[in-house]
Amino acid sequence: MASPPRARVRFAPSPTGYLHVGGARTALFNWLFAKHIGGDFLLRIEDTDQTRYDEKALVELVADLKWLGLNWVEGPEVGGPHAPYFQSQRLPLYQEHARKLVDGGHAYPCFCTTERLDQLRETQKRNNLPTSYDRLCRNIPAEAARQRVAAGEKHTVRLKVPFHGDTVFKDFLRGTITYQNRILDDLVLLKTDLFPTYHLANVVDDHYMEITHVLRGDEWIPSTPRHVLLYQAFGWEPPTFVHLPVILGPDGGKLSKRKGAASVGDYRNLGYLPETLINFLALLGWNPGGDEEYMERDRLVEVFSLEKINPKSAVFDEKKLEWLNGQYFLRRDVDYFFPLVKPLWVATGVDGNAFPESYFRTAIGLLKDRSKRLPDFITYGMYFFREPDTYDEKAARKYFGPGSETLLQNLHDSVAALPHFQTADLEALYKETAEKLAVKGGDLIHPTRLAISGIPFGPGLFELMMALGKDTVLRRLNAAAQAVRSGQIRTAVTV
RNA sequence: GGUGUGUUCGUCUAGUGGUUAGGACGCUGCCCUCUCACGGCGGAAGCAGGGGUUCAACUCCCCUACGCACUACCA
Repeated sequence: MASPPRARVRFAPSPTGYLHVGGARTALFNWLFAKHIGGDFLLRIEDTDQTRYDEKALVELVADLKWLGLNWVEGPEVGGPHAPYFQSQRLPLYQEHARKLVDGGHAYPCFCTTERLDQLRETQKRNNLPTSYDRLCRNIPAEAARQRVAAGEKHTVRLKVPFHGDTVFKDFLRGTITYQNRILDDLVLLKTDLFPTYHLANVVDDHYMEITHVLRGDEWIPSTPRHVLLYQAFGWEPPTFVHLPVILGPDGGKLSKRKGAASVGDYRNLGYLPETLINFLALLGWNPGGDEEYMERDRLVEVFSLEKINPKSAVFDEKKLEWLNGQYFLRRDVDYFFPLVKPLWVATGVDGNAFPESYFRTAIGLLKDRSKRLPDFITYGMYFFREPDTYDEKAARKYFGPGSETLLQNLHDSVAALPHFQTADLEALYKETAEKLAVKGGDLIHPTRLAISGIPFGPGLFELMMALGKDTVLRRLNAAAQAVRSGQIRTAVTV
């Protein structure tokens, strides 16, 4: 028995917009499958729509895939034995194949205008009839058609779909799917502008690029019988089809920018890590069969399998994504975060040179375990670089009430008098003071935290004081005492 | 309208004829604790409905309902 051919899969996006998470998931499954079985993952750009083509979308698409770490062995930038990988650069190939089909009697030129087609469709719709091309030009004698084409008359090329019988194919996840040929119409293969439609280009390329498994969105299921018919007309063996379920928004509808985030870029901007997105997307419609959820890239590659893909569409749950991101924050170290987070602070106005690198690192170390997204470092960590100009409203009401002025002043004085500004000494000081005043430690700790950070939560107080340094702590304690004294406490609601 | 596809807690899912239907997010009670996170121990919450098949159905079959997709010279 001959050994099966090397598995080859591809992600074939159309550069007409941003990379949607659904598209990213499709790319991911292709990539995981290839990596898992030691096959090839290629990237092919399906830029056959002249009107919707968007250069910027293409650049972003490639950047997003790279950011996710979904590297391809053949495709744009890396080339390969089947180059070019842009369909717009392969036009002669499609035209030649369209001609071949016409010559072989599998396709025919169609001279119908868009207007006629629109009108036809409208009439059919109005009469509650299925919309489909009425095959008018299929009746034109071959010779007459050839002459009109030769004369330069504008036309498309349509596939001759059989009038009777069924077209059957197997979807890897759903089993046998049957379509009656009579409900399939004669699809356009080559457009008036001589560009191929998706159907032609896709089938031709998948064949010549030796694609063995087509993993794509399940919106392609209804087109698959037409593709199968095309494979048959060419006398080619179709690949294995694996139609992936769609990803839905929280409302069960399409995931859209209007309702929040939808693209890979959106989630990157929200402060999610690429590994989080990879892990999360992998779990949307697939699982290893057990309870494992936190899986690094290598682990996913190791356990991924087509069989465990769930054909049911899944809702994108951002809450769970956030939780997962937090799990990654817990496990990644300061070195990992430093280059990601420092620029964020700098972008908000922090002078990157005014603080030593070690200070940034200390702040990151103190903040990362309680953060869930990158912007949390800003939201809950600005006080490392700036005096708190406001105090959390609720906390201020609780800790900066009448009489707290004396307490803050006492705290300031005793910290100032401390011979060694060390975590242990600070802790001992607060314990002593609490006993002396006959109050709980928290009654001292919370006002202090609020005074030095402006917010009622964050790292352990003594570590935080150490990180900020004695001068800063004293200055802020003093400022808070003054604010209380003057009755001018500026507050803000912390998000 | 036609065609196709899907349906286990709110959400992601495990489950392949006999289970107290398991886990995770979220919600929630308690614990840990200087706060917030983290973590630990609990709790509420589910097999869309109806027919079959079978000694036995979440699991197999049929029907209905509902969701989604396609129905372009877009992909």
